[in-house]
Amino acid sequence: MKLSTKGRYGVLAMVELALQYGQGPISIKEIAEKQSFSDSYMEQLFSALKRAGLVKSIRGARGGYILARKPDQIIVGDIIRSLEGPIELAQCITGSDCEKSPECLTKELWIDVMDSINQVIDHRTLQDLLDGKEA
Amino acid sequence: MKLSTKGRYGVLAMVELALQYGQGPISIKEIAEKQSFSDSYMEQLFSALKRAGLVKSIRGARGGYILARKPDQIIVGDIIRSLEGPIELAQCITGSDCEKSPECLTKELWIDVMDSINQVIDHRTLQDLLDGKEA
DNA sequence: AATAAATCCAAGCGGAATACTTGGATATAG
DNA sequence: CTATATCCAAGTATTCCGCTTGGATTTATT
Repeated sequence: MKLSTKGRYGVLAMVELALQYGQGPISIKEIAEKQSFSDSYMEQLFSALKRAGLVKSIRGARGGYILARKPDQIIVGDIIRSLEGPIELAQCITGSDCEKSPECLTKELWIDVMDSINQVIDHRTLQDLLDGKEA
Repeated sequence: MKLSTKGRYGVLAMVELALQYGQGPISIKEIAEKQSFSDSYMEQLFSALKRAGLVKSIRGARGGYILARKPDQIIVGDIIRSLEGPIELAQCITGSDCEKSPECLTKELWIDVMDSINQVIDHRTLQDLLDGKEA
């Protein structure tokens, strides 16, 4: 079980924005260079982050992105879900026909796993990451 | 973030074995039919489960698979990891070059998520699933 | 006004991984 | 000796991931 690059790159990119919070917009190019990501790929991630209301964009020359709120107001879980989609280990959880069997004995398990993941990522803000703080 | 079919099918198949524990071997065909899985695909999963020491096989006619131990002695986490590989959300965790940046501020996060997943799946046995018991 | 630097947007595309199939060889109950 | 099973190694089709391409639009700077 692995997270896609979207989630990993996304959180790292947001950390970069957090590190320079209050110092004006940062361009995708800057972030991509610092982390050696593809900048055209990063564009797509920021598009999703913007749609989720986590960043604001400033267009034109000298433009770039800034965090939509202070780093301690941005939940890591929101970043991850906006890029990866919901944490859903099996369609079990939302779907009606639980893995084709009505009396599915594993549903509870997947829900518990999902809850525990959300528990971790929803109790941590960007500021916490900067501080190296445990939840 | 999603589990592959291996993990999901695998746990369900093991639940089937647990439900009929002590009543002799069950063939792949039986399980595959009950859950409407492909039986040739299931073969591969059971091969991995056997390698992990979670099931025993009886070859030949009237053969099949049985749990290697009592249902309360089989950890769900072992089933999942034997099929999915280790729960490693980013190479961060084991790899040396943490996402290309030495001072990676996200490493702790991924480790905490991983730990919380393992916490859930390692504190639950097949018997717990049968009982519908929370961990 | 012109230019350069940036976001925006939609589509395409190659490679890898997933989910599954195929074709056998071997073992064993009846 | 035959049917039923596990065993095993490839092959394959499809999907998804990670990334590229080709623009259009916006805006600071000169």
